[in-house]
Amino acid sequence: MNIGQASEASGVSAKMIRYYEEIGLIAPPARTGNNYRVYATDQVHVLRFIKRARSLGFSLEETETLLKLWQDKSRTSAAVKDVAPTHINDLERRIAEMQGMVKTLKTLAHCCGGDHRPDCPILDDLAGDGTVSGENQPHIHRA
Amino acid sequence: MNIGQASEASGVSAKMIRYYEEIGLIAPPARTGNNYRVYATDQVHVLRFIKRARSLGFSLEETETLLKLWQDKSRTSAAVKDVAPTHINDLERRIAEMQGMVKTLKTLAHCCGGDHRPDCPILDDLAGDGTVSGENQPHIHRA
DNA sequence: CTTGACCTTCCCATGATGGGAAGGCCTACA
DNA sequence: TGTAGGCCTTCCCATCATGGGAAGGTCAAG
Repeated sequence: MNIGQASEASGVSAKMIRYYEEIGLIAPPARTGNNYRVYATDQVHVLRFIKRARSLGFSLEETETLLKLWQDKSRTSAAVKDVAPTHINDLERRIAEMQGMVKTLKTLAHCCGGDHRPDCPILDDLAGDGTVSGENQPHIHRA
Repeated sequence: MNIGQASEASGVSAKMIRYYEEIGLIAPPARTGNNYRVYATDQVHVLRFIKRARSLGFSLEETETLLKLWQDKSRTSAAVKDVAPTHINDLERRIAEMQGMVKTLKTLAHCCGGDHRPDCPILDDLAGDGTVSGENQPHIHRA
């Protein structure tokens, strides 16, 4: 199976497959005489595993941990379970941050008349000291 | 006021102030004879405006729009109000995505015994076809 | 034999931010 | 006057995950 077919079968772009190989996330595959990468079904499973972990919001680093645990036959499920809460906490923190932003924005948009007066509470708030209701803590990682 | 003081007063790092200048988000300030940037109070207000917009999750591009509206004396508040809902929708979509991830992870972590058996529903789910309850749509921007 | 669809490597871009080097300037203190 | 240190300047590099695209090799169908 060439990289294009592996990409098709796994849903991971060829570009990303090569990148994952480059950073050592996946093993370098065999090559044909013409230097083409050849993938077996096993490798496609690995790629799908990676894709799914990414879709659940795990970083590539976290994904690598999960992948090793998956491939380590002597793994314990406890070790895996430890990874989830950390990630859940991280997600919930970011969700709360964003909900704060939404609340502030809704408040401001609601107050903003939407007419042609040049006074706008949204801009006034952005310019001001930031004590409008619905305030959220900064410390954004630009979610 | 030097860049360090402007940074202190606005909460924007000197590095970022220079960057904002470089990309044209803020105007190049005056320079002293020794080539130091000099900022007036007005510029600090602009920096604080930017900082607050960023803390509400607006991208620099969106922030530029808001900034122009703020500085445009003939602006209408309607024009500003139009910017908020788009951003709110975007935020809410990302929140929903992340909540889906959390739900899936919680379900999986709950099922996972946490003992020493090598069977773990989290890994099994990651490896599988992804039809576990709490499923969310991919299309992640790695929130 | 040509055409087009693959594959290869290599470089560059994104967005927002930080790190750090190399060098200039200024102030305080001995 | 010398020096130490704390600012400032520009310039380059790194992050994270991904995509774009160029230049060139290979292969299969017509």
